[in-house]
Amino acid sequence: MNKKVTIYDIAKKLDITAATVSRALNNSPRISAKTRELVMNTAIEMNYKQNKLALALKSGKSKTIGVIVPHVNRSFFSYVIRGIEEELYPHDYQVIICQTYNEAEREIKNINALINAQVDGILMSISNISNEKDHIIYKIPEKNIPLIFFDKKINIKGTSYVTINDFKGGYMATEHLIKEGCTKIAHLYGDLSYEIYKDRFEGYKRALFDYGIDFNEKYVIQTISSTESGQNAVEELLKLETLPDAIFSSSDFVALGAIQKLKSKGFKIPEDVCVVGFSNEPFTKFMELSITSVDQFPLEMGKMAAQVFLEQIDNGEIKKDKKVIFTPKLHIRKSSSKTNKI
Amino acid sequence: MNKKVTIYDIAKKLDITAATVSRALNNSPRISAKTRELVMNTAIEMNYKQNKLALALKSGKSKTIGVIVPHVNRSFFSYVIRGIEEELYPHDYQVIICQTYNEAEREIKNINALINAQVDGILMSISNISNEKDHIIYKIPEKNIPLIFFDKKINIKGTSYVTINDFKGGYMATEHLIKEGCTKIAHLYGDLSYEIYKDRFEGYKRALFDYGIDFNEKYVIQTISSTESGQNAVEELLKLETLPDAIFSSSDFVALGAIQKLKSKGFKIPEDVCVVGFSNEPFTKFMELSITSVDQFPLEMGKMAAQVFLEQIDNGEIKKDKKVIFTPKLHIRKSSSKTNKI
DNA sequence: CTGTTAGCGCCTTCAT
DNA sequence: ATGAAGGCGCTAACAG
Repeated sequence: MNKKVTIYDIAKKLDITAATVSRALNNSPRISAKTRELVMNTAIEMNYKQNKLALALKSGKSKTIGVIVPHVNRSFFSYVIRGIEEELYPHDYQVIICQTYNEAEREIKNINALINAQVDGILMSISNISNEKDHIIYKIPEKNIPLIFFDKKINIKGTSYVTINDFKGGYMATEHLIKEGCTKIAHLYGDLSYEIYKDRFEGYKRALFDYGIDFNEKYVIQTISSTESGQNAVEELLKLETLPDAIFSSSDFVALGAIQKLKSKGFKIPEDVCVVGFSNEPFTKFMELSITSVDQFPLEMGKMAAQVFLEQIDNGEIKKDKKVIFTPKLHIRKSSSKTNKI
Repeated sequence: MNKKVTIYDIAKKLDITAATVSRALNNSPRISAKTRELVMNTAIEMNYKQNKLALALKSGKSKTIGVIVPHVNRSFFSYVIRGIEEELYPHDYQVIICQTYNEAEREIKNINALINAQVDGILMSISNISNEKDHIIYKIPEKNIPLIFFDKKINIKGTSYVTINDFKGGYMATEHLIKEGCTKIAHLYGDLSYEIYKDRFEGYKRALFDYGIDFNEKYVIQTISSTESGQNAVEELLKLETLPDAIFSSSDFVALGAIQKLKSKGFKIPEDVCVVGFSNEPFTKFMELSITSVDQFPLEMGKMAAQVFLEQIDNGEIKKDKKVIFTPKLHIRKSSSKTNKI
């Protein structure tokens, strides 16, 4: 029954006081080299571990941050998490990862759990927009806990965000399709209450406009980020009299589903239909028919989000509401390359 | 400057004592219904949140468990995590997820961080076997923290594990290839200091033996779980005089890499070479050339690991060293179906 | 350089 | 039914 070793145990053994032990362990200057060494050695010997809980309670800083994402099992999010960890690693922060599975209730529970756990900050891609103005999320900045959004965000005073320029991403994707000779370009978009999807949609429309192509309402279909949704969307498109010759999807998974369905119906890609996705998930590259996609630089996004957090922790009150916007990059692959061989 | 609300703040406002507030909040029976309601309401009103750190410090239970995996971005692990979360969700446990990225140093740091964070238990797939007998991992059971392995494990007294029968998995995969008519079956294995890879290898050998096929040393190659490694392994195999007509890989990623390389060299799959992977990663199913693979039931594995943890927390001392072994399932797909059309 | 004291927020006896 | 007091493990202020 190995009871936990505390600084009192060390103190007793050495016949000194706990404060001295604490000072020795924390490299305080006000202590003799001899005592320090003695303490250090017995600490190791007794297998002492600092109790972070006590420290956190005392200091009010838990040295822990919470990250909330829909799924960790999504390349985009896992890279963001990796970026966050990389950046926070040297600063000795612990990262608690929470998954919402896109369920509103879980998101609320996660936020509550993180607040209760006294995290020093919350970094999140929001899964569920709520209209209630007394939603728990508004309590985060009120409690003076740094809140930094990445990817899917909402605008709350006192919070920051790190995103890519989604408008530009949508524009680039669409422009590329136009340059490949496509004129009947469908767009499979996500929930437009999220700015990322709205912006991608706007970029799409703007590109059409700039190149003198009429916007066709029948060519745009709402989806959720899954292959099934992409398959269903294509089913819808196939009911039209004039079929589209290209599809720009706001999600790689939807793009994949679309491709699967198109192929199963005997369409050739990219000859009959060009397809472009969004996020640059690894599978887009590894597929036999590689998929053109827009890179969001998730690793950099995560690192930047962590940096913003660190800044805010430092500055106390000053300089909240920081906005960082990366420029996306289009990776052109087989699924949309009619003209050039890839 | 919203300071944190404590039970003392509530107490002061209501002109009662903190102990009473605590009792009210915790549904103690020794309190009047009126006071309870009063406290409850003002708690909500003042936006009180229980400080779990203080609670944890007091009780010695953090209501937090740590999960350590190589990567969260691996379908297998993310499903295990999901299973763990599902199971622990109703019990109000917080899950801290740590990634080792297969680096020994990170693994040690993670374990230390979790111990310091006073987690009530650690569930892990071990990434790095150490020979040092004073490795931090041995300190976990010594400190009486439940330690439950899943997937990659090592045998330490006082710990439990949940795995599949890897021997059987290897056997099933190999037997299937034999029944497809393959006789020159290569095996791409992982680090044999892990039992999972050793067992899969043994299963492979046993199946060969049972069907009267000689084991050929030249047909087995060590790999690490990545597509590159699979490509390299195939490069090696192609140098042989007699090429194998089938490959059983201990990893889906290696299998994928192998397939990529084989195709690029003009081989037809499954006609020229049958390929079987391990883990049943989603991509094995979604690929155009779907890959036969062995399912490890990660969701169930996670749930079971969590259950074992809960049991151990309950029982205090009794009944450690619990072993749970699932039976794997082979999903036969195109990459190995010469005889039947899939 | 080291000891003493107090307090972080909470719960839990022991009284009343 | 409620109040008072102590302690979980640690550090920081104040003494000496």
